[in-house]
Amino acid sequence: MDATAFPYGLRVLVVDDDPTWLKILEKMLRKCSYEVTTCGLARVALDILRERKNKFDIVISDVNMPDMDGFKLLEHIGLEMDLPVIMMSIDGETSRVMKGVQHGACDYLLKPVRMKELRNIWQHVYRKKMHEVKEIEGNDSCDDLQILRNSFEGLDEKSLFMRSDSDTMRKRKDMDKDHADQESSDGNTVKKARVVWSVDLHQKFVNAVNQIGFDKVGPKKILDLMNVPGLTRENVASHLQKYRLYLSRLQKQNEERILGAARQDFSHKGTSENLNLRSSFQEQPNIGNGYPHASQNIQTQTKMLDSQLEDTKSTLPLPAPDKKRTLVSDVADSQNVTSASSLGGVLSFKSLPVNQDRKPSETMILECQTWSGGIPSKQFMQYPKHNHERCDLLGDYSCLPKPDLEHPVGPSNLYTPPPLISMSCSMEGGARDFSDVKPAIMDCIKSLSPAMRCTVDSVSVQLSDSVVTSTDGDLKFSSVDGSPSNKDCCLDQTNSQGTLRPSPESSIIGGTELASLPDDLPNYPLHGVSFENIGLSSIDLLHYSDAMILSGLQNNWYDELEFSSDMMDYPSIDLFV
DNA sequence: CTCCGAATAT
DNA sequence: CATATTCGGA
Repeated sequence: MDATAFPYGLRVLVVDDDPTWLKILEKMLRKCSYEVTTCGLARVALDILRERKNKFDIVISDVNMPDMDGFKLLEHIGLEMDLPVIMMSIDGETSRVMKGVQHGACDYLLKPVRMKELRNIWQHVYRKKMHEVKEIEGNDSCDDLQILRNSFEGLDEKSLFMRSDSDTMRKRKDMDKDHADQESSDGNTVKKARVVWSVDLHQKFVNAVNQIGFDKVGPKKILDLMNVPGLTRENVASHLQKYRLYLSRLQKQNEERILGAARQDFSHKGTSENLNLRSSFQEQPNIGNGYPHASQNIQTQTKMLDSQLEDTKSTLPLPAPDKKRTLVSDVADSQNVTSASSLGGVLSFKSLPVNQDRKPSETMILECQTWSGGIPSKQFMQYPKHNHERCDLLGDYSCLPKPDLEHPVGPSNLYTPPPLISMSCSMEGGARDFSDVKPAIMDCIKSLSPAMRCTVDSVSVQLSDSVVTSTDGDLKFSSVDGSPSNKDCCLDQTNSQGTLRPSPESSIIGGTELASLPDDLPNYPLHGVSFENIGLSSIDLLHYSDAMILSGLQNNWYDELEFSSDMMDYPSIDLFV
């Protein structure tokens, strides 16, 4: 059998009354990428084994135990659970070794134990399994080895070695030339297998991060949540470092684009005929977490052309300056989107379905704040080599990986804090009424992601010159501030459902199920439009061109991979010019 | 003492 | 470059 391949996550129980040895052995075994449990007493070891039946693959026990003779333990184990047991002792007295083997030990190690020996212990498990299979099949012919091997692996791939996927099966470099493997138990000279952050592993990482909350993440917590055997805190810490670096780089990109967007926005200020709807995502101030990347800024600019305002309900094809945009707007039918960009932080719409009575000269500024704690609810780093080159435009990790079907991002095991978005609008001009504002808000939200299911719980509106009166029965504006130029209004319980795509997939996207959303969402000081099941948070919005978002392709992450390269063909003004 | 994370090493 | 290790500080 291939001695260079070793199982990742072999579950080893080490029993030794000497804590020093226990520690050393644990360290060495971990370096073999085994999953190690230590135990100082034979009795306790038995209890553990009984309690967690089938949770171990092999036992390594010292012969000399204070509470129970090592051989007795061996007997018990052999009798009760038939696990391979390796005995060890500090001396190599032949009679003892013999006794051990006679009692059923599959190996006898002398302290100090060598790394090489530990590296090979999995073969005992392997052999034992092979024998079992042989017995079952009543076939002991040797040329059936491959079959046996297959069935062995088939049976135990997951349970025994706990590989997260077949790629994760680590192979040791062929150093079995009998040289470097001579290190002994000091364990320091042995290089641990490098952790490869496969997409799968990274996915787990991201899930963990999202569960914990970005502001609260620590390597330890992530490690615990990931529950990947063999992975160390250091591994996670290192990866977290890279991840943060990546995010901050992203954010820098965003800021640059926002600057550009602001400039563009400014240039539009003169066009009084347009209704400007601009929404900017920013980090919730109260949850400032010290991570620069946690603060994202998206500005969504929505311009409504007078001509289209006349017929707001129509999905009239727009005078799209770019044919591709027409395509986009076709997909996102109700949006009337003419152009959009997210990386640039600016979504621009030439027209939006708005209320008929909208005054063309109004200017509304919508500001959204995310309350996901600044967490990208779904954030992937991905390796460009897996994708098309053009992904690089979005950075090295810009593409979404496939959802891991084996580890479905289900509501049960994953909770992504639903981003809460507070929107504050300031309107210049003749808005009198929340109904003036509401459609625009909803459109803004929808435009951010049609798949988003959002509820406008409340919106704080700043009106530049007039008190707003709500016409909707369930809408109520209350003037907070008498300042004529800056009225602060609050609107509660609007409950406008903006569900455009109530597809079940949308639950999966965000890794959050609508139903599973906690009712006890923290009451943020500012009421907000709550994006349930958003699945895309600000970074994502920045991240993936809205062409993508608006096309509704976000329902399929697989497509995303393709699309992320293709999306370059759907330029939006701010991003790709 | 543990844990974190920036700096540094490989 | 990606990951590991170190090391000082909280």
